Formats: sequence, C-alpha cells, structure tokens
Amino acid sequence: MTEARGRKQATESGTAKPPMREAIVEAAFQLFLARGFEQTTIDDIVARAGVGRRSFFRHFPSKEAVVFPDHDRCLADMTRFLAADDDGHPVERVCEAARLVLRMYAENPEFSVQRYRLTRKVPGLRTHELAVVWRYERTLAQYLRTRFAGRPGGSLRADVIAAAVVAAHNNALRSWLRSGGDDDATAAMDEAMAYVRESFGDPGPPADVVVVVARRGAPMWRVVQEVEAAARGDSPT
Amino acid sequence: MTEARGRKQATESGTAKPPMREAIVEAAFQLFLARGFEQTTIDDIVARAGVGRRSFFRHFPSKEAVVFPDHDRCLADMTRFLAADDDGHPVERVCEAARLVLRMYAENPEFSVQRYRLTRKVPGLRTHELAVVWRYERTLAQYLRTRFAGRPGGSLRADVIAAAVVAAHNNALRSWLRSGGDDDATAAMDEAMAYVRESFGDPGPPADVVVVVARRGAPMWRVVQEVEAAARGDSPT
DNA sequence: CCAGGAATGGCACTCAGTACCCTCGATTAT
DNA sequence: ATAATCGAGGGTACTGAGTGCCATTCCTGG
Repeated sequence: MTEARGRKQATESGTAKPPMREAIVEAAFQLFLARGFEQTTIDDIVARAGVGRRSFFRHFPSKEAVVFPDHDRCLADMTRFLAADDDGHPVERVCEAARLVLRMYAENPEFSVQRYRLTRKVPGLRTHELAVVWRYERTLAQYLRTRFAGRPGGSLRADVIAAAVVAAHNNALRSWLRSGGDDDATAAMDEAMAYVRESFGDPGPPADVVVVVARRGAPMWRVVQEVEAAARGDSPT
Repeated sequence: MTEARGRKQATESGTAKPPMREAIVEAAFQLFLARGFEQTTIDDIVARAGVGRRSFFRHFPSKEAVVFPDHDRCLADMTRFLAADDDGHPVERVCEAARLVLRMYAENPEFSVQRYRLTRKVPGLRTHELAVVWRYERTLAQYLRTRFAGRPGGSLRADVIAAAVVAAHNNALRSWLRSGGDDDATAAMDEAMAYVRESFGDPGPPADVVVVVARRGAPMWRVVQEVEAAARGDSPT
C-alpha cells in the first residue's frame, strides 16, 4: 500500500492523474448500477473506494457530478477549439465543436451507455445533465454571438442555432446510446449536422437560391426535372 | 382569524385556490429578495408565512420549486392546447404554444422580473429553471414527433425545431425581462417566431426556390436583374 | 350528533454538503 | 541533517433540505 501510493509518476505525460478520482467514479458506478442512485449514499461510495468522505467532495462538488466526470475537461476543450480559429462559416464551426462532444462519448462506449441508462431513470441526474449540456449550449451561443456581432438579429440567431446544434447532437447521441453503442455514431451525427446546416444556410441571404435556365416553351417535365436536380445540388447539365 | 379561514369561496369559478400557497410564495419571495436565496431557510419562510414546516413541502416539492409556482399549470395548458387541434402547420402550432408561455410571464410583469433577477444570480435556481423549460421542450418535441411520424428524419426534425422554438422564446423573453418589463414583449416574440418559421419553412421542400427563365445567351446583367427581382418576391415580368 | 376524510401541524430521522482541524509525506531552506 | 513549509488526504461535528409518521382540526355527509 505504501509503495503503491508513493510514486506520482513524474515521468508520465504532463497530466499526472490521481488514481483516487477514478477509484471514486468506479465505486460509485458499481453501486449506482447495483442498488440505484438514490439508494446509494456518499458513505457507501467512499467506503467501497477506500477513501475518506471528505475526499469525495474534494474531487466532486455533488453526488450527481460523479456521474459526469469528464465534462469539465470536454467543455474546456470546446472552449479552446472555438477560441483558436475564427475563420470559415460559423455554423460549420459549431457543428465541429459538437462533434468534439460526441467523440468524448464515443471514447468510452460502455461507460456512456451505462450512464445513459442511469440518467434516463433518475430525475436528479436528468436535471444535472441539463445543467451540463446548458454550459455547452451557452459556449456555442457565446461564440456565435461574437461572430454575428453587428448583424440585426445576431443574438437571436446565435441562441437559436446553438440550441439547434445541441438538440441535433443530442438526437444523434441518444439514438446511438439507445442502440447500446452498436450503431455508428458518426453516421447519425452527420445526418443531424447536415439538417442543421441545411436549416441555417450559412451566408444566408434571404434563402438558398436555385437558378434554372430553360428555353421559353420548353416542356414542363423537363423544367421540373432540372429544378429537382438543381435542388439536390447536382451540377447543371 | 377563524372566520377568515372558514369560507372556501364555493361561489368562485371552478378552481377554489387555497390562500396558503400564495402566502408561502409571497413570504418566500420577500425573504429571497431581502437576504438572498441560499441565506433563507425553509424555517424562515414558514415562520413568516405563519404555516407549519410540513405544509411547505405539501405544496412545493423543493425549495427551488416555490420560485416557479405557476409553471405546472402552464405546462398543462400547453399540453391541452397541443392535444386539442391537430390541423395546420405544425411549426405554426408550436410557435403559438410558445406564446402561451410568454403570455403567462407577461401576466405578472413585476413578479417575472423579480424572479428573473433571482434566477440570474443563484445557480441552483438556474438549474431548476432548466428542468422546467426542458419539460416544455419535451412537450413540443413530442407533439412534433407525432406530426412528423413516418417522415424519414422526423424525430430529428421534431427535436431540433422544438429546441429552436424554445431558444427563440427564451431570447425574446430575456430581452423583455432585462428591460424590466417595459418593452413590448410581443414585438420581440414576433421577430423570434418569424425567424423560426423562416428557418424551418413548413412543408419544406429542400429550400426556397427561385426559378428564372432566360434565353440562352441573354446578357448576364439581365439575368442577375431577374434573379434579384424573383428573390424579392416580385411577380415574373 | 356522529363518523370519516382531507388538510394541517409537530416531531424525529436520514443524508447531502460544509467548516474546521488533524495527520502524514514530500520538498526545500538553513 | 534538521527544521519549516506545503499539499493531499482523513476525521468530526454541524447546518439544512427533504421524508415518514402520527396527532389534531376542520369540514362534510349521514
């Protein structure tokens, strides 16, 4: 015991992680899955993890927070990602930021699925998840607000697009989680983000414009065919 | 005292409201605004309201819930509204449903503004408000899901549009609340809902389509002129 | 006048979260 | 080398939210 605690892994890559955090998370999940969230007390968790009660609250601000141990880091990642590079379409950028979150879930499929089953059942965890997601949404909205600064409805656009991105991400994520992690998470995400991009066409003058040039007197079925092809995005024939 | 408690107002319209609920809410708000939310205990509230501690939790499930006393009724109103009538454009319908919520806020401007100042400052109240708003969003999404049933991306559309409506509503509501209730709440809401309708054009072919018919080899400035005219919605020349 | 039910008040209890202080081990200054 | 310091962890006691249980009261129907 003394030798296992002694070394702090100074030769590791930058972040020397305390193993106690992981021990708490693991003990908590085992108990939550076995007995249920509200049937498990903090004392149960710290007893199983072999740590002091006070240490639990040193690492997690609440009993609910232990279920979402990696979101602080992920939010920091997203913030850095958005602050880094400011060119390109804003909507594309927030869609990419949302992919960061999905990737984080996909890194630990079994953990994510277990957590999903927990949050679905326990109201307190659902509420806490809402607070977590809300921080992502506010981060995206804040970024969009700076990009839309000056435009008349900029704040409105920022809020609505951020909410749409988060909702689309959650929809794709949930369908993946419901499949038990078997489906391809990226496929559903692609469809979800495509719908967002389609809805909020980025440079967005009034609306997407399709131009079809036809001879006067051309047969109507040909015109319709060309319009449909153009709306699909095909190159002009 | 005995005579004031005696009558239950049987001659009132259907809902005979117990005055104790209102007394608790009023006492709670006075204390929250004076000392702050977390500096006020349940015992403080019930002492000021002149009721028993147990009665508080009979009317409100938590300390936070007393700050949102009318949302249960409003959510029931929205549910009934959406269940009532099922024709017309789904997007229009959820926009109207969102107006119900705004109207509820606008009925008591000073109360809504005071609550806004509280929720902005207290993290626990922000979280609780998220849970409240989430129920509205889920109700809207559930309605849209039934309306979009069968369509390929129906669930995705439902979630995204519901989130957009809620975000647009919140944007309009917040700008009204920040003005202290002085602005016209309906004006901002109209703009917000217009943006939603514009983004999710209802029957939604892929996108708005402008068709311009021109002769092959026509001068480009004429083509551009016609495209611009069509995009403005002018009748074809 | 008397059941009986609904609303209320009064405890006592569990448990989350916090404040305060102690211990131990490692690093550094003298 | 020894002492001072510092940081991570452990322990104890406390506050306050939320719940279960039971007594009381008031209101209603027989």
